[in-house]
Amino acid sequence: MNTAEAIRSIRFFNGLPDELADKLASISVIKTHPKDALLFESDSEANGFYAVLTGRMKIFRTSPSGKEHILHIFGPGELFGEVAVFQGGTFPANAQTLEESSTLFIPRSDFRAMLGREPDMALKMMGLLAGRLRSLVNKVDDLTLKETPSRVASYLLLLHSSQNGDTFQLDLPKGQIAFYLGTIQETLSRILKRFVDEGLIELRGKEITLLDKAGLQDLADESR
Amino acid sequence: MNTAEAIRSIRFFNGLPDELADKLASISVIKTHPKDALLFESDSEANGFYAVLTGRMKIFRTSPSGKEHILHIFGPGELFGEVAVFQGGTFPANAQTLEESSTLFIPRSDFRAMLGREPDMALKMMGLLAGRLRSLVNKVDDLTLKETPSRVASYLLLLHSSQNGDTFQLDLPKGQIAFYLGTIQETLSRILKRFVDEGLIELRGKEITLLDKAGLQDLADESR
DNA sequence: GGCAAGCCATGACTTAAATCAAACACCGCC
DNA sequence: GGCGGTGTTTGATTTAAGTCATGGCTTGCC
Repeated sequence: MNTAEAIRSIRFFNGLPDELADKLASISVIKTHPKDALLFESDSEANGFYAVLTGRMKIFRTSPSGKEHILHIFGPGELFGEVAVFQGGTFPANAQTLEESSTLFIPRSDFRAMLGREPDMALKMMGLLAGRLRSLVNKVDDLTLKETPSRVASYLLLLHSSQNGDTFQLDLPKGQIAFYLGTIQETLSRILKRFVDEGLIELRGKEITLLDKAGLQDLADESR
Repeated sequence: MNTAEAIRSIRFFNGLPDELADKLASISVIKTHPKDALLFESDSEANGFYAVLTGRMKIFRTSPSGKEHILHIFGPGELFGEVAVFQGGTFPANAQTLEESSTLFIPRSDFRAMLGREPDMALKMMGLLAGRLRSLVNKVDDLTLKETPSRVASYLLLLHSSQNGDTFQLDLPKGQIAFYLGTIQETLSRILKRFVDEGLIELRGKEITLLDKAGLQDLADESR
């Protein structure tokens, strides 16, 4: 894939006039990364932002003692690191590949200049940022107003909604799922066991079957 | 104050050409609200957004059982509810006055149209949204990676940084501060008492004196 | 085949913080 | 001045979830 094809493969750039797409393509760079590669760190200087071409990326924060909290997971076609383009000039969190991946890197200043000339793109970008805000508000809400089993149930239902059957594979190692849900491996393990005991799910390794979706939904809606 | 003066009193609109400022002024409306008035609720339809003229506003989420979590507190000159302008068409959280307040309401569609014609404003808006994202990322981080005393210490230091002496008044009832920090009154009360016992602060009602800022800073930096 | 590494499950224990309950302090107001 | 409401403190108790420690399972690899 060359950068022009890459730009065109990204949903966000749909509708961009050819001339501008080519301009962007000419200044952006395709990078490849092995599994577990760190693309950038919180507070490091940002000269641009990224789009995932292949693979997956996790955006996270860590505590000095090694605990981490995963804020987002992005797959092909999604942008990340764009906050730094508009404010502060540094990244607000860390980005690391979950598997071998490739990305498109787009320099900050040229992109800003383009937004200044393309009101539609600018509005799209505001929509993207607003959507991110919504998802973070929900996260804060979940973390403070819900218990862990409730978040686990939500997560399972979320996974389910992007599958076609009631049986599917967990998309991440359980330790990573725990970090995504704001908890730790052991706690997640115990909660999943409880779900099995209560007949809500079936579990064979990474394969999971939802047996009682209504029950899970009730749990997901519970709050303190 | 009329709407034209109101528009000009809002930092965000600095640099807006007179003609456009007047246009905005002609479509926006000044509203006044008693203390504890609910301006909008989570998921309610949004036809525009607000700027605080006088008073203060809290932006928060609640659980069915009545617990609340305060996401932001905004004072004069600050915008709120703007997320709904760009995405979804509903507000992501509730807004309620903390005291008697007045606001400027700006309709969604006209504002969007204006942004399409004013690239500088658009970039400013992206900066605003990006800043909000940063603050929420920090909140998530605090909530999952730090203990409550650490958040309390941070809050005291934050208040301190916007004052000139080491003695100042708490800006909110303690119950509200607790909700802002993602905890409850009783816990906050106990933590403040501990701080007093440890000689970190002095406390007389709503008046607080920081005695050991370095100690507070250490606490604030602590993490799990 | 067997060994090591990562991943996961489970048990025992600790702990931070929420809940429940009661009393107190302060303030405005009739 | 006393009364009521709101806000605050304090104590006793419970509970969710984290920590520590161990062992087992799987998977890949020499």
